[in-house]
Amino acid sequence: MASSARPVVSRRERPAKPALTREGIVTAAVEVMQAEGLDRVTMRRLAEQLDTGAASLYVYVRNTAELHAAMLEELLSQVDLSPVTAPGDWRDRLIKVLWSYTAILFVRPALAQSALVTRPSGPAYLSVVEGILALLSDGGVPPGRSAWAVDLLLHFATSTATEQGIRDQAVDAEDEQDALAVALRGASPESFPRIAALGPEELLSGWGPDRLTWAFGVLIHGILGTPRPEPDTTTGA
Amino acid sequence: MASSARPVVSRRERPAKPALTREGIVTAAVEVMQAEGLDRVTMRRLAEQLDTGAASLYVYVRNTAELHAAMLEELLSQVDLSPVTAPGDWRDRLIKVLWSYTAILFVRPALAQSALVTRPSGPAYLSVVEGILALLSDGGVPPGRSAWAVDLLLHFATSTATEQGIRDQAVDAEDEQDALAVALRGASPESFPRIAALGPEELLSGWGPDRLTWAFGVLIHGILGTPRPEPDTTTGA
DNA sequence: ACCTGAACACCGTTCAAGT
DNA sequence: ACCTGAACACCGTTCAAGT
Repeated sequence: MASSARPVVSRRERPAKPALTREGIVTAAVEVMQAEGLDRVTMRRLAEQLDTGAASLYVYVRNTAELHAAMLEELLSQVDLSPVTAPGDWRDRLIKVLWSYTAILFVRPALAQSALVTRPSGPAYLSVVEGILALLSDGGVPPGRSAWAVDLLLHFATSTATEQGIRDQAVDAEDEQDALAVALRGASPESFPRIAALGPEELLSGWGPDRLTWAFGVLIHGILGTPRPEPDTTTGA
Repeated sequence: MASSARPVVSRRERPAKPALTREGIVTAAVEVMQAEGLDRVTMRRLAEQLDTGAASLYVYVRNTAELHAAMLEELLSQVDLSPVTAPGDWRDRLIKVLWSYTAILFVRPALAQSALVTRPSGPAYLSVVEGILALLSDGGVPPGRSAWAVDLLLHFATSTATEQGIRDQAVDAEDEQDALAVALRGASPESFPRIAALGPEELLSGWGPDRLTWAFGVLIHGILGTPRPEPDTTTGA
């Protein structure tokens, strides 16, 4: 009963090894990260996923750091920039954008960590920068100050995601929290009067949403009230 | 002419392998870092330095993360806390302490990075926290807000050291700066009007001392002007 | 031009066995 | 209790050789 027609589909069972491309590599890398964490996104593991050898990846990616940067750029396209053009108070809209950015990194803390070191420079990142500049302009922040401010805001958001996220998923997260809590509780009122007075409850009190929103508020208020130091001349270099 | 007295000093030439202690391990680790960078502070490299096997270190140190934390704690004892009790404007004194803290991490950026993940909890760190709480109190910041503020300030200082320091010494530092500069310069005025208007000069303008001092000023101003959100009740949990 | 296997020079951590 | 060698299960990156 073997029908005469040879199956049109490829000889192999697997959906035909797709050609290697930079884009395909980055996509696979994001998938592996999603499934197994950034720790597992190694050249070797990724090559295995793509059914090739690790050396082959070096045709498309210079090194591991560059791979991480490319992954981040892909994720940054998901930042919700709609508040930039929405109506309403510019501060609230700015906080919304910052929250969207932070939330994306929050669940990929290891990637946030790499963003701290290898600064992204793709179009998705530039769009976020542009959006924040627009919001600061809405708030009347002078352009020169905005240039510094956008960096400050994104840097803070990135590093917070790194810190919080990794701590949440660290193997000894509990141990470390305990270590700090024990240290704080054991702080003698003689040596550390203020720490003792506040107690661990206050000092460890949730880095929850309230606290991050407060921190964004601090930054925005501070930016509004702190001019850049005067340059020697008013004309640019 | 061989004198009859056998030399009193030990049989071996080397100054007698010192007994392994936690303290000795951490000291050696700091030395290796100073000389070869944190990347080289591995269990194996460190064991070699101490003339033993890597497995032996695990008697004194739980894992690599704990080792890094111990190294950081040792360095934090060098933070200059004298401005805490000096005369003068509390803001200036606070900025001095923050600068001292940042400067120490600045030249050991990889360690700063680990501090972002594994929060220190030794006495040296607690002293820094206590000092900053005292300064904030001098400035009239309410205690509850100070508890959040000290975290915000130290977090920012730590992450800035991470970012700047590593960028300075990264292998492709120039490449990355170039990448961002090229991206910024290439930003079309249609898609990215504000980036194009500012230009790369403004956006990349020095993360020098001026800028960090400005950022500290932003934080302090913001902290003074941003109350913590009201808890449901005024009494603690 | 792209892809590969094999090699080089490393890692952290565990564990049974010694002292 | 402390220390060790050896093993396990990995890494990133390079390079000569193939197609």
